[in-house]
Amino acid sequence: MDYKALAERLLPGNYPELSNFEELYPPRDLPKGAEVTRLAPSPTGFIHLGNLFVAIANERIAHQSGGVLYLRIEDTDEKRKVEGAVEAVKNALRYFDIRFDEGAEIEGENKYGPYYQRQRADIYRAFVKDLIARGRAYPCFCTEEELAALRERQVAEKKITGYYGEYAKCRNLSEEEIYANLDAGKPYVIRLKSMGDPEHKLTFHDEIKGDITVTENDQDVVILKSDGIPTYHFAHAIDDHFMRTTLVIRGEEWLASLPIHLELFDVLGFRRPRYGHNCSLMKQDGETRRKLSKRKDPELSLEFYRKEGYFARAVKVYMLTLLNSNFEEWYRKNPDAPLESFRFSASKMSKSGTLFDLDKLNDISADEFARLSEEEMAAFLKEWAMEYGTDAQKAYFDDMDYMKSVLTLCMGTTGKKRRKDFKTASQAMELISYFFARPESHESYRVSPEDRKALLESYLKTYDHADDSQGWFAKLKEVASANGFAAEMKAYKADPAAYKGSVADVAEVLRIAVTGKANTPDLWTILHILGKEEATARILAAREEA
RNA sequence: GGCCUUGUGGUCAAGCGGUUAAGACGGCGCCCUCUCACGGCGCAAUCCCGGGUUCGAUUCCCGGCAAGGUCACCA
Repeated sequence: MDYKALAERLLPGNYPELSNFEELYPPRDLPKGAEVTRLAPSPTGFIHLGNLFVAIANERIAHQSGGVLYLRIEDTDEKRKVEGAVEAVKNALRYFDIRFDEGAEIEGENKYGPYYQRQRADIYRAFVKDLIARGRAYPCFCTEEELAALRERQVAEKKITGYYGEYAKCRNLSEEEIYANLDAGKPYVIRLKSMGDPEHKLTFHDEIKGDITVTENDQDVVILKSDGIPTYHFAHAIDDHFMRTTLVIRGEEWLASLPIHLELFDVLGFRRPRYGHNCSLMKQDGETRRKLSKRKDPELSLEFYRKEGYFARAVKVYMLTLLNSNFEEWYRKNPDAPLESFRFSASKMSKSGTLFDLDKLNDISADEFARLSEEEMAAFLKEWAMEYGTDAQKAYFDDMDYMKSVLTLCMGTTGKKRRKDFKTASQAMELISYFFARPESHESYRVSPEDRKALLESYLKTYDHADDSQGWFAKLKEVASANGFAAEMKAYKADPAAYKGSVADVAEVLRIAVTGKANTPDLWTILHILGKEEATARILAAREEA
């Protein structure tokens, strides 16, 4: 068969010499050991935690080695495209401090572009044409129905499914048959003529999983779809070669198609990159666990975390603790070192699927917030409120001095004793809401309405806003005694039956009256932040209700 | 079903032939205490199972089992 003529018929016209591409995209001039990694999302615009997980690994590996992280858009599937997706991806990642050195919509030199696969069609076709001319790829005219039927037959016969060996009907078409199909205008795809033998097993070194055994590929996979656009597999080989990727960190779901990729690199005469297949982030789903999915877990989208007001650094720290098991210990020892100074290592990445744990994230968030100054906390909350908060919440920031005094109380003293109530911006805003408006509802009291009324009345009689914290509390004890409540906790615990309750109950009545909540930071300080008038008004209102 | 990967407490995990099997989150209890939060101190684990190898196996080998991934003109 005259493969050259066939290639010319299939892909007519002049394509650049293949060696031109090598010159156009020469090996990068980078220091020894520098890694070139990439993120290659399809432009659906939706990113979730799992994507961020891989993104952080790629980012760390590139940047700590003095290498390059670039963004490539895998838009070979027309059906999946979403407007504005690239911007959305970039924004979401920027929030989590993932910076690209080059790539789609990234300012800079970008000499290894274009970074949209659709714009690279000619490069792919030039190589496909060469493959055909060398007899290593061929047109396939099988219809969807034929393929489905083949598959059914293979399943019924318990054979491995797919287009390979004796089942690869179009692989052995005669020259006449091919041209007849072409003349008839039949649509076709281009498939790789695989030379692999699945009986051949080889061990392959994966940067994350270590040595794994893979078999050679024997599937005649589609490399060029009927619309003339390459499939992922083919584009991966071409792009990662010419963009000079050194290390491909990608999801574990790609492991199964690794043999295809290896054969592709070989047949194209490219040196293969190193690979690291990252375990996916899992989610508990009833009895079982499964990897995060765009479809089923919209609540795990990055946008969700921004709306909730998660602190980007906390999410990043959490991801790093999952990514490298020695990170947590390092961070404990080096709390003030920049995260970038942690030596990230692909080989330390977990080999098995990791369950996403919101409790752990929340714990880390609380720690991260506790490290902030009141000013920084206020700034973070304000930024969040301006974008996601209600109008009422936006107004919290009209008086920044007031906000600061609220945060000073709610965050506690600096250092080891710092309070850790805040997990997210939205939750923090809710926690401090009573400083900005009268509580809409009150949590339930342990004390009866009659006693509450009596307690509040005698409190009001003795209340002096000028009292200091200790003086104020001493009076609270007097109020307790006067109403049959124990002034001292020890006395109460020793003989609970002798009292209606304790100072704790008295304090609770006051606390709920003023804040609506049973649990708050120091009450005396709250009273003073609110001011005499407001505090008294709330107590009066509570007495009326009782 | 075939193939690949993984299997240490509820979760994330250290551990690499001899350990009382780290640590963190969560849970529970106690202390501190006007509540909460913080902080402190405790408690909870037949290392998936069965065979080997070995004086000795969580660690090595084999066989099961279980979980996950994947088998597209989707990435």
